[in-house]
Amino acid sequence: MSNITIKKIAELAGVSSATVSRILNNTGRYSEETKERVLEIIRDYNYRTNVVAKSLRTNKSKTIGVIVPDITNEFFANIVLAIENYSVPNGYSIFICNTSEDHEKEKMFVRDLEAKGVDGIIYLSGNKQIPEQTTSKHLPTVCIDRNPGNKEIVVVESDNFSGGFIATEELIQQGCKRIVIIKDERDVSPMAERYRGYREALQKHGIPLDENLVVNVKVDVHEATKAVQHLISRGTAFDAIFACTDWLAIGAINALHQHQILIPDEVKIIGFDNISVAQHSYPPLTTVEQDKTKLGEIAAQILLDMIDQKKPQKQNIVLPVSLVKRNTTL
Amino acid sequence: MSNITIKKIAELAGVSSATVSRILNNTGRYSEETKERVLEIIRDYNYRTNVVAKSLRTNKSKTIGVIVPDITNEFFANIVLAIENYSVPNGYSIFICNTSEDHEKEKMFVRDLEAKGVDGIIYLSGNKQIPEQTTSKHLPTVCIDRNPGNKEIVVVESDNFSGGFIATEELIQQGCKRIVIIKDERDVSPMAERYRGYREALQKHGIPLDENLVVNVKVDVHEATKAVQHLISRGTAFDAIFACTDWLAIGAINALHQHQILIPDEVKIIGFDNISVAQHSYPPLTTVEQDKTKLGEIAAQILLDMIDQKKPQKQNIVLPVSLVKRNTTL
DNA sequence: CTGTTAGCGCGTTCAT
DNA sequence: ATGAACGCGCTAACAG
Repeated sequence: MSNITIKKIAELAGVSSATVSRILNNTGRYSEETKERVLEIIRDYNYRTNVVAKSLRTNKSKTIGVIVPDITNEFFANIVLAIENYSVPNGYSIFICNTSEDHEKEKMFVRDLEAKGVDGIIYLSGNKQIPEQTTSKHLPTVCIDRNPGNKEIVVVESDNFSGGFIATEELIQQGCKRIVIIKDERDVSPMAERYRGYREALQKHGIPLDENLVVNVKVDVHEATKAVQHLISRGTAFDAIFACTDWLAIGAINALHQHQILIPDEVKIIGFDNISVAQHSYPPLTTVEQDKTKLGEIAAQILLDMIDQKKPQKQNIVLPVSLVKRNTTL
Repeated sequence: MSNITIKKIAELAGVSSATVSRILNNTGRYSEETKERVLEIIRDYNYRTNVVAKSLRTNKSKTIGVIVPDITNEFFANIVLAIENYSVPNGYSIFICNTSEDHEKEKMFVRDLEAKGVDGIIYLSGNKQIPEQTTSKHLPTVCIDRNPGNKEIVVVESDNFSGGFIATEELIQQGCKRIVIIKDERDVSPMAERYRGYREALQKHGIPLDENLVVNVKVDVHEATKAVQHLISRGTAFDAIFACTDWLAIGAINALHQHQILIPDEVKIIGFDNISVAQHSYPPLTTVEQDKTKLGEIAAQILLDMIDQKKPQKQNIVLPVSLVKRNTTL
């Protein structure tokens, strides 16, 4: 059953719909007296504003779209949750768009979101850089953990370089010399930065970069397992692994287990993200913590500010990371 | 920049807006000739229909709301993903509403969704039964994994009773006599059913129900850990644990590790859900598999059918479960 | 086959 | 302080 409308409320109160509208929006120009009367009727009839009509009129929908590669990955889910926790109290609803890393889907989603009249879009990392056509020209947009070519888009990300650096240095300080890095085969910005941190740490400690130790995979547990198995059967010697993702680390651990290689005695491992699986793996995984909550919160905050035209948004926010030590390193 | 409108297209093509609308909606009553002409202009000007206006007119938004207790829990995330994968190709967008088990939030979300004009709602299990006021009276609604008091609402769920039964029976067949069950302290229907399965299995095998072995907790890893620690320090003897959730099982495993209790030698464990953490815990967790994908897919399918008034929807769909054996049982 | 007209529910001038 | 009237962009009668 459709809701009661502003016009009917007006009738019932013996005023015009304009007045009711003003009262509803606190836009002044009405007497306290009629306000009371109207509000009472509104309560009595359980009036609720038709947001669709309002959107049509105002061109604002109080709705934002979040584009995410895989909601099933706790890392992304955490960020989405943080976005929600910030946005909902501010009156916004959230469209969730799961791309499964599919480029075409991503484009479709953006078109769809625009058509549905969202006020803004938040992108979570996925395919490489955001192609021009994909990013909306008309809509406020902020990216998380992904550095689009487009220099005009706001980016919120972790300090991936430092993350790669401290992880690698920790391994070195524990006496490792041959440190494998497992990273995304795609050249996406966060991975590139972590890799740069890795190289910088090696260099600082006078360890030459061995190309045999850098392995590129599709980001997936089993791919990591296969990659490490391959490494082992190829006879490549190594005493540590820096996995650019916790899930990649888990995959590596599986391979090591299969070959009865002891962790951390024979090989030490460090992951990235600090999602809960890191805490419950065997052995519990040392990893680089990203502040997922802040990542989402800040992105949402910036986006809403952009929508409200408040701040002249700063460009790149980068959040600090930290090492949480567990049992895959001494 | 706002989009070009149907009216302008009509002008440019020298026809009326009604004709353009008909062409856009394939509703017939126009010549092939004008169709071509109009479509070309539409392409040239990159026209895109204003969904908000359309919604206002048609009272359909091609939008559904999904209410979920914790998107961060892989179990729910999997279901949400399945819902998405079914709905998006059918033209629907999805509002995600994370309640964090908060009853008040849930009510707010429903109000909000109604106001925003969603065409239907899917509930995922959370607080006990859905209170009357919470469930929308006007909107098609389907529940997953949760049996609301309201008998008119469609429910899609796993065969929780069987799940509880086969898990418990497996434990019994492996020689366990004192089987702890860890379950949600709230009396929610899926848990109640699993518990019933547990009791039935015990009874079938002539094992008396020992109230000391049924522990109720808030569903949370650490709560499970504490509960098991408590059990141990209290000196309660047990040789198996049936945890009504994988996360609960992980919590139990942690407690056992702390006390150097060997799994599965001294205590066997079975979880529920089969989320990925079960695969990567130590030891890998035997668990009851729920078909998350199907759960979401079927729910979405039923909901969309309801929206399209197609089928006279069946009431209760219950999906089979299965035991996946890993290393926490022999 | 096509055009005219009339709203969907709301916010907003411009009057008074 | 309040009302009349218009229009956001679209679809759905009804006419022809």
